[in-house]
Amino acid sequence: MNIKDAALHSGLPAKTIRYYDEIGLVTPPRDSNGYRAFQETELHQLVFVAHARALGFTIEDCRALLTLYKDDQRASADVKRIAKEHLKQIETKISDLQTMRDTLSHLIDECNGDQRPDCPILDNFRQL
Amino acid sequence: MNIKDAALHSGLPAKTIRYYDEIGLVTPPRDSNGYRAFQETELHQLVFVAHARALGFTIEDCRALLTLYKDDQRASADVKRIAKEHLKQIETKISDLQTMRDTLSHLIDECNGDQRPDCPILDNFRQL
DNA sequence: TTAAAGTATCCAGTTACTGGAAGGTCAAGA
DNA sequence: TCTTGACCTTCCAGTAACTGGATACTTTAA
Repeated sequence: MNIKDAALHSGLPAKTIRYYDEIGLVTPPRDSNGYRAFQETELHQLVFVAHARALGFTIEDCRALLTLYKDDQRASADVKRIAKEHLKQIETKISDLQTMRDTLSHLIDECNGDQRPDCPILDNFRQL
Repeated sequence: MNIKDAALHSGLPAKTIRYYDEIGLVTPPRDSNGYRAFQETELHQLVFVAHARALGFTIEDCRALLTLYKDDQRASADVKRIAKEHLKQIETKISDLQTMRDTLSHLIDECNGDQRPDCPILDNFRQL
């Protein structure tokens, strides 16, 4: 299967799949013409990575998860550890963004948004 | 005032301040020795940018806001528009992260996290 | 046969810094 | 006066994860 079909199958752009090959994340064998020849194995791996990336795992997380995925002897504890670590980071990000949202939302409410120059948003940014 | 004191004053790393100078965001005049000589104006601008960045505004947003900040004739409507646009993006990010968190959190709960290989997290990633 | 579609590699750009190297400047102490 | 150490400068490279574009080769269908 060529790259375009692998892209359709996994939902990833062909460019991204080439990139994953380049960094050694998912490395399909090649045909004699140099084209990437995706097998079931690589298709599964691409879908796997696509899902993990959609959940915000980094490429290096994906690499580790993929190693566990391929390992029949893995301990689910190892997977869970990585996932929990990532969950913690997601929760930190959410909380940071919520703080930003609350502050900004408050400032926006205070601003008249008319033709006059007075603006509590700028006033707030100005403060030392 | 030299860069180190400007850094202390604004809470930004000296490296970052040099970077802001390089991209033309905050451009202090120079002393005869080539050192950046920060005036009140640039100090205010650095603080302003630091606050805007802390709220997640991009550098280009900061550039636009800084232009409005310097403009006595600005309309607060322009500031409010940029801020609302940014707020929308923050809210989208929060919502995306919350979806991730819920999914991941659910998967983690389902995983035993023991020495056995069975793992609902991997199973989920595997599905086509 | 030829034109279009698909594939390949390689290079550069994105965002907002950050680290490090090489070298000039300044202030204080011996 | 000399030197040492703390500053300061610029420039180059690297980060994360792609993405766009140029150029060139291969395959497929009309």
